Amino acid sequence: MRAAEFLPTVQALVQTYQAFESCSGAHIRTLGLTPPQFDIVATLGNTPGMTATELGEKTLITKGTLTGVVDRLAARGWVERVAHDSDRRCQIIRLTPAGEALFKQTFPAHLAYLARCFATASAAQHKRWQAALRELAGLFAKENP
Amino acid sequence: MRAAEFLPTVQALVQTYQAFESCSGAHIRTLGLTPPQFDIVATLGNTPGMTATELGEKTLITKGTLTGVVDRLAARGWVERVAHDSDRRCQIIRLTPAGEALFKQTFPAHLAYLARCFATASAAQHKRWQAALRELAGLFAKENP
DNA sequence: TGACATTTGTTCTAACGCGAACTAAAGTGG
DNA sequence: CCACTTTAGTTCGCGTTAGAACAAATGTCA
Repeated sequence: MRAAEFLPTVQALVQTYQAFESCSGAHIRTLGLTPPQFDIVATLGNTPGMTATELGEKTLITKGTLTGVVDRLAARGWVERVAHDSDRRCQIIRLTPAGEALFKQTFPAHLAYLARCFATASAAQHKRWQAALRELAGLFAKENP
Repeated sequence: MRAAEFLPTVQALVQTYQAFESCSGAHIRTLGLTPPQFDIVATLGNTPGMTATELGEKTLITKGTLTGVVDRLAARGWVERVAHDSDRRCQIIRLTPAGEALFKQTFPAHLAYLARCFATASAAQHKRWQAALRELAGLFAKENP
C-alpha cells in the first residue's frame, strides 16, 4: 500500500476533538457535572421530557450507558423517570424543578464559555468547518463498511 | 446571548468524531484489540521503544490511564517495560517479538480498512479537511481559556 | 551540601463506554 | 388466540477515562 494520505486527516480529526473535549469538559467539571451529565441536562432543558431511546439518540450515548448516567442524575434529584402514557415499556425522562434550575444556570454559563473560545471565528469559517466535517462524517456512516 | 452560531460546528465535530471512532473501533475490536491498545501497538511498531511519557504524548492517553493499558498489553505478552539507561525514574516501553508480529499483522489490516473508508476522497479534500481541522483545533489550545 | 521544586510512573476513586445477555411489553403472523 | 419477532430498558463484564494524591528519582540554586 502507498503511504496513506488519509492518516494526517485522521490524526487531525482526533486531535481536534480531543482538544475540544478537554477544553469543554474542564469547564463543565467546574460546574459540578460530567460532560455526559451536562449533555443530558442540556438536551432535556426546555422540553417536556423524552424517552430513554430518544435521549440516547440525541446525545449519542448508548442505552446501556444511559441507564447509569440517568441513575446518577436522578440520585441527585435533577431528573426523574415517569411512566409513558400508552407504552408500558417506555419511560419518560425529564428534568425536575431542581434540574430545570440547574439547566438555567449551567447551560448559559457553558455557552458563554464556548462563545469565548469561538470569539475569533467568522461566519465564513463556521460554514467551511461545518461543510468539511459533514463531508468527512459521510465517509463513516454505518452503511459504509 | 444571541443564537449561538458555533453550536452547529460543535455538533458536527462531535458527530464526525463519534462516527469515525465507531467505525474504526468496530474494526479494531475484530482484530482482538481495543482502540487504545491498537493505538499503542501502532505507535510502538517500527521503533526501539519509548518512555511512558513519550508514548502518552503521542497517543493522547494520560499517564494514569496508560499504566493500565500497558499492564494489560504486557499481561498478554505484547509489550514489555525495560529500565532506562540513565534515568531510573523512566522506563522504556517496547514491543516484544510477539508484539512485533501482532503489529505486522494488525496495522496493515486496519490501514487497509481505513483506506476503503477513504476510497472516494481526493487529495484536495484531504487538504481542505486538514486545514479546517487545524484551524478549529487552534481555538481549543490549552492557553486559550 | 542541602532545602526545595520538578519530573516519572503508579495507585485510587468515580464515572463513562461498548457489547452481550436478559426481562418485560408490544407488535405480527397464522 | 398463540407462537414468533421486535422493541425498551436494565444488568453485567471488561476496559477506558480524568483527576488527584502519592513515592521515588532527579534537577536547581543558594
